Amino acid sequence: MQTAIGEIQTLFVDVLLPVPIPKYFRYRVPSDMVEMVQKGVRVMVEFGRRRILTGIIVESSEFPPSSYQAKYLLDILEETPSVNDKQLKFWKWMADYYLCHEGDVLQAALPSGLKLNSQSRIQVNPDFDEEDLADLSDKAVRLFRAVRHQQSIPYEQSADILEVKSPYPYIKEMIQAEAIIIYEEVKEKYKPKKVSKVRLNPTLLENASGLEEVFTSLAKKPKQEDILLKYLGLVPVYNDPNVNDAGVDKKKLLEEGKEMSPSSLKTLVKNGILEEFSEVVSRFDDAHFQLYQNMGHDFELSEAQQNAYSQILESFKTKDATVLHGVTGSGKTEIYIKLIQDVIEGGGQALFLLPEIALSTQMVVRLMKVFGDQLGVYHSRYSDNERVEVWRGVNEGRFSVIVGVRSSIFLPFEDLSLIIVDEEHETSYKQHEPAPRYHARDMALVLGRMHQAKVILGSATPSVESYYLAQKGQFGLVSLTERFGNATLPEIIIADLKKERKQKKLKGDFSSRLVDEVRSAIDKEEQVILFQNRRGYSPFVMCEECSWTPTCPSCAVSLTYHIYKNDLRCHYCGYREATPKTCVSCGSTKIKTVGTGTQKIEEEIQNFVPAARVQRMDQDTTRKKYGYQQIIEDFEQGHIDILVGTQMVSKGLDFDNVTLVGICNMDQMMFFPDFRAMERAFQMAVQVSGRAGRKSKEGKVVIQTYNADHPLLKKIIKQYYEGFFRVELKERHQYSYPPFTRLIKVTVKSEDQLLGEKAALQLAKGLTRRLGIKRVLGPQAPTINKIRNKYLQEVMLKFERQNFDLLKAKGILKEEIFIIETEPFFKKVQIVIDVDPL
DNA sequence: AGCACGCCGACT
DNA sequence: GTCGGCGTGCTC
Repeated sequence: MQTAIGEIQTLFVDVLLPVPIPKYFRYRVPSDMVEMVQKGVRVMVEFGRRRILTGIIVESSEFPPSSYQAKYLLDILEETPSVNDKQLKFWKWMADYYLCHEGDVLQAALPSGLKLNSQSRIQVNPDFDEEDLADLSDKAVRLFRAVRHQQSIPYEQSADILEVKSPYPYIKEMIQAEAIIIYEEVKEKYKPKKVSKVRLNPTLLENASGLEEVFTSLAKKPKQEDILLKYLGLVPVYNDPNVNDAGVDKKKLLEEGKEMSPSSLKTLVKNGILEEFSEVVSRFDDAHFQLYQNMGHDFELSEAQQNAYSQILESFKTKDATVLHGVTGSGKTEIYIKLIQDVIEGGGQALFLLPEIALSTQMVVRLMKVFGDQLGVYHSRYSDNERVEVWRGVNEGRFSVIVGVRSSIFLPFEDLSLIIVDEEHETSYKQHEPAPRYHARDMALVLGRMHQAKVILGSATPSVESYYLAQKGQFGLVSLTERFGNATLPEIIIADLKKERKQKKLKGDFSSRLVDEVRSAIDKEEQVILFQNRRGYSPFVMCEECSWTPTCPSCAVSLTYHIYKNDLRCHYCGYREATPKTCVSCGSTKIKTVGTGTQKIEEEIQNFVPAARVQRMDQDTTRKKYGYQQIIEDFEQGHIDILVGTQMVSKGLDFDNVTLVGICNMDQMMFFPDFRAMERAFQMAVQVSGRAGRKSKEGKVVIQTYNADHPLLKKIIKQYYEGFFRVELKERHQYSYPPFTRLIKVTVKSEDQLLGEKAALQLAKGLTRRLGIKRVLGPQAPTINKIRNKYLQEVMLKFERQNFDLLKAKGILKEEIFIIETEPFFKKVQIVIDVDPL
């Protein structure tokens, strides 16, 4: 970017702000900041009357805007850009592709620690003559006194003081009377981590006798002497006076080994013998982390792994992306590590994407051992400060490898050579709310292209989309069919619920087969995982007399019964109410639970195997910050015998002692009303089975179903991905679903049901007229047609994958939506676009 | 998206 | 009369 040349006095910059408005904002650069103007640098600006935001400079110009008066930048926040050109280009591309605003992307991309947080505060105007208070309203006087008393107060507090909902009118009155001043307090949210350190006062080292004199003076002060001696032990200044500068950790000096007296240390500092100072340290540089440094660098690839590795390198020669299809337990991780090591040796950067859940497990520890402090971990469970440090670390080139969740695609990579998307089929790579509704796997491919990096899509059960492209030759394809070591694939048993029901062998939600297997595993002191893809106790309750069922007041769903708080909850909006004792409709007291969730499975299995220690793992038990971690740890250490859980239990848990996995209700997955149901069911079953029998012990998987002869089950038994894929692809082709088409889902939301329907209908009509009838489906109300008091209508667009101008179609979509949005009659409807919905 | 402004109903 | 509701429009 050009900076001021010669006599250019005024410079303007276009700033990208994290707001959903499709434009840049042009600000004027104060003359003393002109030198600091650079593309990608964060700036602080006033936006509107009161808001202060962080933005990114995307362009500079010597021309003032013609139609408005540009405001001055308030500040330029850094000398080196936080955001690089590749990111800006990538973000722009994403906004275009997902039909959202660049500001939405920025909002998602920047960790909030890099966004400023401004808070309005009120203080009294020192020039105000208090005699003029007589002219103000009673409330204004009250506020004035309160503010004067406390120096300054946060803006929001004024409402409490005045005991009104909207304080603005009074504040406005007072500003006009010049009684108060409003100012914005901006705090940089990122706080570097500091440690307190101690060192000798350097003047004592200037001459040889300095220290001796000190010891003489401390002859009768043993506690202080002890501290000094310990210091000299830790920091050998006699050998090399220069080591004194770095000093020693205060905590270490006081607490490690023999404990020292903090007050004596204080005295030493007071007397100028020691000095205290603080140092900024990395959050990732603590002892815990160092433990892993440079450990376990070497491992050998098995022959199969070596083979796959070579094939990947071969495929990289001609393809940008390669699907690595490796059965569960085949040891894909070692191959990834090898590939990353290659990249590091070549001086490049690597990004390793994992689904959120897999990231909180052993994988990270594993990678830490290999890559030590070259590895940055970008996790949503980490604090914001930590995320800022990773961002900066990538920016400064301190990390050559990043493991992270989907949002790590936004990090300031300069030169990526490799991107790995592990568990590529995972649906959690897609962000649903809010915009940008992006798919991290797809964006990894785009990012890879921009960096000319190679991309690996790894999975035991690749998504139909990816595998299709691999088969077509657009991606490379490498398969690993052997399980690592001697591990064999688990034996898969179909428990036929229909048959057992006839034979009256069913026990609640359990087949006798599954119960027997669980008992036998527990007898052998082995561990069990039970999978039930629904949380709560039962998805609804019902009056036995009249069939009345409590539903959510804001959503079109029944309320789920939760046993331990004995309440009913809506899983869509969080609404809760006590479980009614009598039927609201007929007054009967016979209210029964219907259907099964994790809590009920937990209860039932506990009854069947009373001695077993059962733990449930779902959103309800893992919400607490370390809930998930804690359960995993307990399970790993054998404090839990049976783990009952949702999706969560299917991912990345590798425990040698788990020999049995039960899928409680396979039908629920297979017959879910969605064209991806079979794919999900297959993936789910294979992934869950992968948890059984890892090393020497043989594993078993029991799948309970009322449709024991369903063809999908046969494929699952043989872990026959190819077979599943062929059948599925045929179906997709027949009904023109992805990967043969691209979908865009447009959802129209409105509190007024009829208005929403009208808007959706008009939108669909406009689209049909311009895109053709076969590309527009709906409008149609989704199965759950009301969430949070908003009625929903969906219009689905279906586009050919080939010989179709997608860009043009998206343009048309934007235009048609614009028409609805600007139509005053539809003012109250809201339109959400989801490109490539899942 | 936020946030101010402005015009209407329901209360001390 | 005042308070607060919400509809409307703008943000460099």
